[in-house]
Amino acid sequence: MTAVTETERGLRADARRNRRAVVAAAKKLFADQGLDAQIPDVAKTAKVGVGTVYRHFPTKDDLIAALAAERFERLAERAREELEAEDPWQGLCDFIRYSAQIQADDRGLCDVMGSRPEVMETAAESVGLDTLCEQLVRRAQRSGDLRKDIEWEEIPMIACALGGITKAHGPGAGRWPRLVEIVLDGLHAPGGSRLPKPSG
Amino acid sequence: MTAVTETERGLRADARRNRRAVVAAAKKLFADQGLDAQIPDVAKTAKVGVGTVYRHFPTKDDLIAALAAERFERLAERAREELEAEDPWQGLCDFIRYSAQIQADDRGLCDVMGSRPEVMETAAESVGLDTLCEQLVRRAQRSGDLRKDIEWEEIPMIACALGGITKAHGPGAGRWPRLVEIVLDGLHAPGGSRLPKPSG
DNA sequence: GACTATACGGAATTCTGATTCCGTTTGCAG
DNA sequence: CTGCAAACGGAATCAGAATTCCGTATAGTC
Repeated sequence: MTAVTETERGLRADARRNRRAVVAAAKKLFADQGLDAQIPDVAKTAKVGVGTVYRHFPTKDDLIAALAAERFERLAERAREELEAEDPWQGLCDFIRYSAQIQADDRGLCDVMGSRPEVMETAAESVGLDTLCEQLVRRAQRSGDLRKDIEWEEIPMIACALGGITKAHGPGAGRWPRLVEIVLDGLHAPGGSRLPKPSG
Repeated sequence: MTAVTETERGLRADARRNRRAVVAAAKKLFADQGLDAQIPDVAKTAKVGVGTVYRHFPTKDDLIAALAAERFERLAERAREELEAEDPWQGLCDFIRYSAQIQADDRGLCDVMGSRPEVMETAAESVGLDTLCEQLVRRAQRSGDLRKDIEWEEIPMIACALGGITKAHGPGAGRWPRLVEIVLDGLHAPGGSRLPKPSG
């Protein structure tokens, strides 16, 4: 179990152990504090020196990208599962709900989605998320439940926007699942309003 | 025209002129680059020394808060207008569209809405935006067009989330007005799905 | 057990951007 | 005109984080 991954192959045993500790610490800190969690804190949490963090991830952005890649793999995995769902519309909804949920659980991911388009696009592309979204959309439209005037590019946008909602403070905190359902209602056929043309 | 505002009263003529130049420069730079536009750049754009910027706004946050306050005044103004609209539902929709639009035009405002809850809440409170949202919601619900299971607190959340959409990059750029309409459809009565309970 | 390539820790350095300071200039009251 | 409080400009300073460096420690091999 916990198979030795590609990048771990050939590392000395202690290096492998430390790398995992760093990743675990970074996951926790970025999830809690967002992308401006500090590397020295990651090191401290991992019970490791800063140098060790930098040996495995030459820059903070590399670390961020590595964590993002992992999240996106899970997301793509989920998309594939939902493509198998008996009800195509529910499959799409659950995919969108899931993308909101993982952001609610991870402020760092929200930050990536909201203000690091490059990181996000790289990660999304490498796992083929775009194609998966396209298929989810097509399938849900064929079944008649998803309004026809939606284009697949709008699904990732919605997913990103939902990240912003999940970090709401003040009187709105805790209401984000309601907003997700509102958006899903807006996506359900028949669309109430003619959508404006893209671009602008 | 351009009446002397409260805070300008009693300033020397050159100080008044400079303050206005600083505000104008800051507006432009923050709108273009978001909140991490730099103070020295603001000074340069305003053709003024950094010291002058700091004399009027002791910290960068003070400057940000001042600009935010102005935007929120306009927003509140707009809310008041829409409370007079013949069609309460259209009034609410236009208010939401407007809040998306001003964010699309100003990255700094998006940043405030998305990651500066304190600034936003202060600004919103001082212009009474919460009450205005409450009234817009009540009116639209009485007219039967806004679904009954929405609570007013959800309007500001939606407004914030739309800010995130407007800065979409990649294949989604330029599509934000479409997403606004989708959300509005989701808000229109009758709501398709039972919304989950708040909190969580 | 000894040897050496790998790794390690963490103080020191570097970078970036906000903020301070102070000698000089200028509006305006008398 | 003068006098001087109010403003100015912008080099210098500070602060917060990322990143480098190097002397020390240790897995893994013979």
